[in-house]
Amino acid sequence: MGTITKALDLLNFFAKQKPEIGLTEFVRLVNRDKATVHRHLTELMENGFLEQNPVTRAYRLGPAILRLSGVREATHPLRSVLRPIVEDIARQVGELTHVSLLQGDVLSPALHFDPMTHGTQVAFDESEILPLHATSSGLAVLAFADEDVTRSVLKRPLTKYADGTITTADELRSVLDEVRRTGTASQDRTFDSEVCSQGAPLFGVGGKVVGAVSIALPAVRDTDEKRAEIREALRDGMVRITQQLGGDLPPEHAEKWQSAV
Amino acid sequence: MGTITKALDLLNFFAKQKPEIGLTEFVRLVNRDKATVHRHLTELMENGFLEQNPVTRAYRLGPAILRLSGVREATHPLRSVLRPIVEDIARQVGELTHVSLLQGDVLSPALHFDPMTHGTQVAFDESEILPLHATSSGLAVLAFADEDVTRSVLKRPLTKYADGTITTADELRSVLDEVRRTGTASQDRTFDSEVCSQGAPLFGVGGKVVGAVSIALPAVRDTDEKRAEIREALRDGMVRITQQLGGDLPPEHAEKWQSAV
DNA sequence: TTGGTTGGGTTCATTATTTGAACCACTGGT
DNA sequence: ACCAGTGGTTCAAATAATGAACCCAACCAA
Repeated sequence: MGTITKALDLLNFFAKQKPEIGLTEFVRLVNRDKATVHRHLTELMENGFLEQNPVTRAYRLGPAILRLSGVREATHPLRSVLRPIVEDIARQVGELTHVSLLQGDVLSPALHFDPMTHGTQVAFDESEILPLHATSSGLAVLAFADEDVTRSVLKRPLTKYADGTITTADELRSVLDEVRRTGTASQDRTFDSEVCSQGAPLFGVGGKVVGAVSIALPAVRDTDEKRAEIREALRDGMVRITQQLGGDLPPEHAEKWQSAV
Repeated sequence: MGTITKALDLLNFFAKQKPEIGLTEFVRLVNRDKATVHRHLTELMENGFLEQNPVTRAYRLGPAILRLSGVREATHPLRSVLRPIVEDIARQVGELTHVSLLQGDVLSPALHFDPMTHGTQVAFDESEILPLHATSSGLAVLAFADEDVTRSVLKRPLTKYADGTITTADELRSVLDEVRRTGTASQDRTFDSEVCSQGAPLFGVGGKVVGAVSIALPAVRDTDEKRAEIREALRDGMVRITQQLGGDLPPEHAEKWQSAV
């Protein structure tokens, strides 16, 4: 692990619930020497990626992020292209819908929308990094990802997040086969003990997976009819979003899924 | 310059006009060895800060940025707090208004709004990093910044961007004195040969400058009346934004500016 | 075909940078 | 006065970054 990765990795610990992190807490989180962590933090700060709460001296994300996201959106407007589609899907099925992008061997949320049509909602943290093996988005991506992504996921132990989490390589492989057949992944309390979700892969140019669209709902609302309805919506969304991204469905699967719809 | 800074520095070359940059171009831009640059690029890519155009192999900003800006906005909603104020000011004077934040010895744009009430507009690139000595925002910040910021600006030569650019330390110092007296900085073709602007500092807790709000307009529209009107609007905006940021005007100047308004 | 150019990417000995144990300074609690 | 908890710093030792030279592919013109 290079120095750059070690430093950038620090940024991944920030989330909605954890907007500020102090030096000592960081040291505990990453299990590295205090001096090292401190130097990395100050260097990130000098570059505007972090700033320091002047009173608590804790660190939080800095203004450089704002500028970069401005550039990225201005030149490669993913969010604004995705938003109408995601909102449309979410309203159609009445449940929280979100898009995440593959980033190494992990998923990074890009956009979510909750139509708020029910009394209970799934608490989606748009800032949390999602593991590939324990989320429907992740399974959808993994099923179509390069072999080396699967390998790097299996290299580390499959962390158990909830009762349903897949924890063995064999189990994972059979689930992925199923996903490849149907084109959508479903998940029953594998990440959160009260949430079910289904996901479908999104493809870029040349049919490479770039991420996933997925719909999550409280387990109590996950009936068979609803499930089928969601699968329909996802198949549709997968095609629309992939088109918008300028991507192609992998030809070896495309017709099969078409007919299934 | 540490490895982390060298890598993060690469990200600063992306702008609206330059959304994708290839390896060789990067090497030219930063004047470092190809192998080094390549390693930095791949490490940034592995962390999702860059992604590679699969066909041209050029690099562009990656999805990690999206997630981080999501967290930053969710936990520290600067943009959404700023937006109504900035839009209000912009509509009031009918000219492009923007807020930038101090980041090291340079300004990073955070938000801008153009009311589009005239036939000609200032082309504001929200992705371009602004120098402190050649912009009204920069002068406003510099006038109230710590001594070491001024020192680090003077350490490097004062790059000439247009006819009006301040290029000597003495000239700069006298301008900064003037800014401290009036509370606003004005600029006549110092950054772009057709643009005039005025700026006012923004303060955080303890009266430390955190950035500036500024209004830019084509030089042809820069009459004396307009100028006075803009100064009024900026004084007002400075106070409102500083309050919203939970900051304090530096007491040694506050009353002077109050009376001037 | 050949040779030249420009692009991306890689190798490995040399070198310089990162690292971490121990240290200091401050704050709040007892 | 002491301890435990912060954040932050130092300097010799070890590790990781560096860069000259290299390879490969695509493109172009003779």
